[in-house]
Amino acid sequence: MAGRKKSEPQTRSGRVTKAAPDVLSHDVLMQAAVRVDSELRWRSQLLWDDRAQSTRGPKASLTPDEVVQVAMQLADEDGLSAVTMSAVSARLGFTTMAIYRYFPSKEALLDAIVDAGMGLPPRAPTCRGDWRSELAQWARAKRAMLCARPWLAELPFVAAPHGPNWLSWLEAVIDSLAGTGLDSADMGEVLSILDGYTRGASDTATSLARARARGLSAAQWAAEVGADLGRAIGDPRFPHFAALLTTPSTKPTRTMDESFEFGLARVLDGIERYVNASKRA
Amino acid sequence: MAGRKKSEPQTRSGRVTKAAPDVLSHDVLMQAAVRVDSELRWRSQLLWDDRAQSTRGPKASLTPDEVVQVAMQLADEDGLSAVTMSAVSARLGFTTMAIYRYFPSKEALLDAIVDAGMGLPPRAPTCRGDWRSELAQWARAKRAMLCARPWLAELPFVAAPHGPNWLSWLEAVIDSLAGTGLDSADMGEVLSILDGYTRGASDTATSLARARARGLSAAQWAAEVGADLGRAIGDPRFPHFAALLTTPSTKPTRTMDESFEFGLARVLDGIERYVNASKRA
DNA sequence: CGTATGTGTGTATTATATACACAGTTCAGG
DNA sequence: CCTGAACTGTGTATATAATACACACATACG
Repeated sequence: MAGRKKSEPQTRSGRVTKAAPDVLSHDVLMQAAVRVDSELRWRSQLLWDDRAQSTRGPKASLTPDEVVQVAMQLADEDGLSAVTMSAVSARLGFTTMAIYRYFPSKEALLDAIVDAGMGLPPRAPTCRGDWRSELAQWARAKRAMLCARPWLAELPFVAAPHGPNWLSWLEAVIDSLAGTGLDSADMGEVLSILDGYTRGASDTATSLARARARGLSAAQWAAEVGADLGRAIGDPRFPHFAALLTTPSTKPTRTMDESFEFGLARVLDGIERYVNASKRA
Repeated sequence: MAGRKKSEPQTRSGRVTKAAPDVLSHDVLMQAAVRVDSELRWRSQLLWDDRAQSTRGPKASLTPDEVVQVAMQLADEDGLSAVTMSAVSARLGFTTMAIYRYFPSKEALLDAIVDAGMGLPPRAPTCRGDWRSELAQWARAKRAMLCARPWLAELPFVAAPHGPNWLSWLEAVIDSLAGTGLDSADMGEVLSILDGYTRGASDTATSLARARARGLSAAQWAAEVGADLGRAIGDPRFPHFAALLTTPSTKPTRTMDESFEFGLARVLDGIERYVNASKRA
């Protein structure tokens, strides 16, 4: 996040990087996944290695995990912006620089708390249901997780390095997806639809949490968002939107949870239709 | 983004803020929209006011818009992190503090470039199609916009203050949505499904852009993401995921654009089913 | 004309990340 | 047992931002 932009597109390993197109197919991605594993060490290394420390020197007073726990605690309490190297170290009773013995940079620490924050998906119950209800449960669980840790969505890193917990969530959907009998490529697509919907649908909660981190109450947040939307009313540029705001619904109001369920049902409907069509083919 | 957390939940206007539940219904939100408009001045004010400046003093050398343009230019070139108050002012040929005459804080400036960056949705063609193809076009346009300006998704502010351009995008969908004959509440839901999918589906592009900003080529990015995913292979915790990665698809590979279309079709299928059911009822 | 109202500048402060050198620790091996 | 390599936490220094504040100057209204 800090300053480390433009290091000239240098090719690691000397090979010439042929200008790849900006839009890559999933296929290219997956091949890279299979192939590149042995290249240099990346930032995400930390997430996977149980760095077997040599038995030399003084034993460390902390473990990476303790650091992560404290950092997460700070994020939970006061939002992502409360996670500073000095805040973390202070709470641990060490100097700022001590943290750097465990994580080479703040970014690496953030990567770690992202993965830790996601936790593991709820255990697949021994009794398996149909794929549809399993996917629905997964989506609910993921939403619950995101709502509980809204700072997860706060960082742009969400799409970056994937740790074991992250993969566990993927593993869980794919497991359920097996019941659909879809082709592997299609599974990938379905996964991204469902995950996309789930994350998108958690945005409101995230927005609220962000406002909360700014010191606003829920009511104030509603007022703020409302004020923005409210400007549409009377503005000739937004007739339909204004109408939407002012027209009372004929139906009973949905809670946010109900809204999520509604959308989820639509999304799954769409998927189901494709699954059925595939089976027939 | 900087430090302005915990200002004790003070009630503005003196009224007591009754502890509202964290989960608000869309309805509550909309009522707030209608009501609160006349409260105090918010950050988003800037996005709406053509602050009629008093004719006193020296005339300003710049306009807020010029500042926004330059800031956006910087973001386009080198990512969001390149947008610093000093970079913006330098490019304009002024001192850092000069910017503060136009925007009270960096945050306000970012709000402004978000709205500016979104631009207006493509004009609705005079000839209207069916709602489904109109929604699809909207989604494509939005995705194109997000891919062109990946830094938009980089900031947590994306869900925050909504300016005129933002509302214009909403207006456009809702206009198309009219063709469905849905209830206003349902329209809101459908909107959020579609928008959620679109934004989620643009994430990969965003991720790439972010890596690019870090100085990575597309190939390096694929390698990095690939390396993360590749760890699943052979790891006993992720059997299904590993299988997904290694199993070649029986179908011709989809490009990312095709993937988007595929997902979009599923989502619209789900919506369509509901629309049809509603009509029948 | 003079003063309230604005404008851009310069300088100082604060928060953060992080580089670097150091002093103390501990164990492996002679 | 002793020595030094490998490692630990600390202290200090630097760089980058954001932004508060006071100032010198500009301008048009009264």
